Amino acid sequence: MTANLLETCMKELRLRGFRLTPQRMVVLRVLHEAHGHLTPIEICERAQEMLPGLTEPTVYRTLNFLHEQRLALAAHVGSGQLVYETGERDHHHLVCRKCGATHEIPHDLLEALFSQFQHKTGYQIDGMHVTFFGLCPGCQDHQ
Amino acid sequence: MTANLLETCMKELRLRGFRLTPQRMVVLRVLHEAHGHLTPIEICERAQEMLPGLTEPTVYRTLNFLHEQRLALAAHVGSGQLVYETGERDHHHLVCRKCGATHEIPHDLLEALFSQFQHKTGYQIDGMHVTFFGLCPGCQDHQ
DNA sequence: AATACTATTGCAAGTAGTTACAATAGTATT
DNA sequence: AATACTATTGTAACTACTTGCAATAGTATT
Ligand SMILES: [Mn+2]
Ligand SMILES: [Mn+2]
Ligand SMILES: [Zn+2]
Ligand SMILES: [Zn+2]
Repeated sequence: MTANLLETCMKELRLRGFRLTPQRMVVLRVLHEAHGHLTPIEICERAQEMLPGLTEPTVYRTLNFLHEQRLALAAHVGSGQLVYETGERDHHHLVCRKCGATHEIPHDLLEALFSQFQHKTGYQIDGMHVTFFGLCPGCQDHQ
Repeated sequence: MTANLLETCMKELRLRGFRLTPQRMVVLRVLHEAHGHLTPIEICERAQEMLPGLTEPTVYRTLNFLHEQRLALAAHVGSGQLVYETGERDHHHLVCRKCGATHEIPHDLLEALFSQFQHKTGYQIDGMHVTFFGLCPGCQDHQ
């Protein structure tokens, strides 16, 4: 299943006329084998184990590239660092400003809202993986 | 008008038990005198003109601090750098992934949507200044 | 299989942002 | 006005991320 999606990504890159380098393949593999968010540094460490000699700038460039190509999601979830993930599950994030609790919200739960939003603005919103900050139910009580 | 809001911010800090240092005052002044978003570096440059000797780490720490205290807004609008602004106008951002066009959307236009969103999730969403990415009407046409 | 084309990489150096810790300076108290 | 308390700052060093450029290596063509 994961292998399948990985293959699809790589085929897609070739289809769009980009080169399929070992560096790109290994970064994609790290993303696809991970569950949840990874920082560039975590990705770098894991990718370098699989492909010794791989350098930091290449990993950063590859992550930017995959994001531009919409084969990876990126998000700011309050840690200061950007985190990456495959686009497997359409979702957004809800982070509590006080206790830091982080929840994933399936996109389809907000589908209707996003449609209205698109309609109001005229934009075709395609940035899944938006992060919203606020107070979780627990932290609302204690003021 | 701007001066007034600035005063209020400073009083608020004292009220919350924080010290009112020249460093903090000058960073607040820069934010309040600016129209629109500023990067930390722009803020640093302007603040250092007003207060020679002010250092970079202090500016970064002050911006984090003001953001935590909710006296400054921060946003990622796609430039890679975090940008700051006063909380004068409640709004969000709509950025076109293709041409980069950036629009401000008044929050009250989305008030109803946000209410529904809060209701669905149980969170009290208070992070104004959310950035949504998508395709602007112009870029949707040309595929 | 060899060649040509050029996208992509690694290297080295640069910029942006953070942190530990000792010195400084706001504020409350006298 | 002087003193004490400690939050906040500057310094120096560090980590995170980016960029210019020459070398490398995918891909298409022969
Ligand atoms: Mn996610
Ligand atoms: Mn703004
Ligand atoms: Zn909470
Ligand atoms: Zn556009």
